[in-house]
Amino acid sequence: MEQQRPYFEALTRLRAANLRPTRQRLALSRLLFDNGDRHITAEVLHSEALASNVRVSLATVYNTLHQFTKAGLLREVVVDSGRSYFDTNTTPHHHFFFEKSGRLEDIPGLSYTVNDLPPPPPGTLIDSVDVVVRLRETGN
Amino acid sequence: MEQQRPYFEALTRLRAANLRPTRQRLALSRLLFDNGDRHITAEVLHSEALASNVRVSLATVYNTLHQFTKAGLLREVVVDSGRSYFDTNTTPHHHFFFEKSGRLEDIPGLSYTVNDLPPPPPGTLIDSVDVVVRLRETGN
DNA sequence: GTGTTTGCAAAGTGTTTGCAATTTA
DNA sequence: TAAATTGCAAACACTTTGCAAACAC
Repeated sequence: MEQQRPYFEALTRLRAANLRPTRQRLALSRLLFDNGDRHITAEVLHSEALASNVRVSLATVYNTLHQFTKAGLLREVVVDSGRSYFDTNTTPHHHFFFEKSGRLEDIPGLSYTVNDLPPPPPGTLIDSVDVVVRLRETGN
Repeated sequence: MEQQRPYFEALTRLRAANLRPTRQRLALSRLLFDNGDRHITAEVLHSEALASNVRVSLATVYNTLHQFTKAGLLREVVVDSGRSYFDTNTTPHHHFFFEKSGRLEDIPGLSYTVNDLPPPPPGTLIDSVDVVVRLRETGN
């Protein structure tokens, strides 16, 4: 029989975010959150949905990713002009970006602070400090 | 009479990069490098060129920015999925990004290192460590 | 039933490309 | 004059939008 816990978790997540638990949102929620930390683009999530027989349009995938981001369930990571990545890990952390393959992953461990950061300019507040380590894949 | 030094500097820069000093490249080079550090998008540079009566197509602006980047005269900074920024300061440094206005500027001072960065995964080399401090403009 | 959500197709944005005409060396 | 560069217009990739039909409560 099918696992029930993940379904209820997805349901709870959506209710907490004040989003109606539609078939599409439940399915996308499970694809995103049932399997640990993920870094995913809209196109890839859409493909995964279709591959698991979830009928959902690309427009809905985009809408859902933005709704989840606004609700604090996802964090958008900018590493590539032209594509948006969404990260299921919303706690502060940094990223490795594999330039050739376009893969994005968390930097493990506590590699975390930036030294000597000056105060933000007057009239501004820091929204986030984004650290991306760009990697060249040498294949050896 | 017109300043001659900047013209010769632009000429030298292009020759050093093995790029023919065409009217367009000379003009764009001067717009980019004659006035200190700049962070600029293709569209903005194109507008500036037209505003100073330099006839150049947007396609050529894109080509030129990429050629300059490949030659090491510019550095591309990714802060916005959807637009590319080019930085005339190619030395390692970090950025403030003003999210509302889309302005990008260097973080002054020596605010430079990231603590405890782990080694890159096997089969990869670090290309760059990009630090972007995203700012919300509060207006007070 | 009422308001929300979805899917489609069209439109939008920033960028790249193919190729003939122009320019540089 | 041979090779590099330019400009145009079309093509592109990704994302957003408008609106009628479908769905959740």
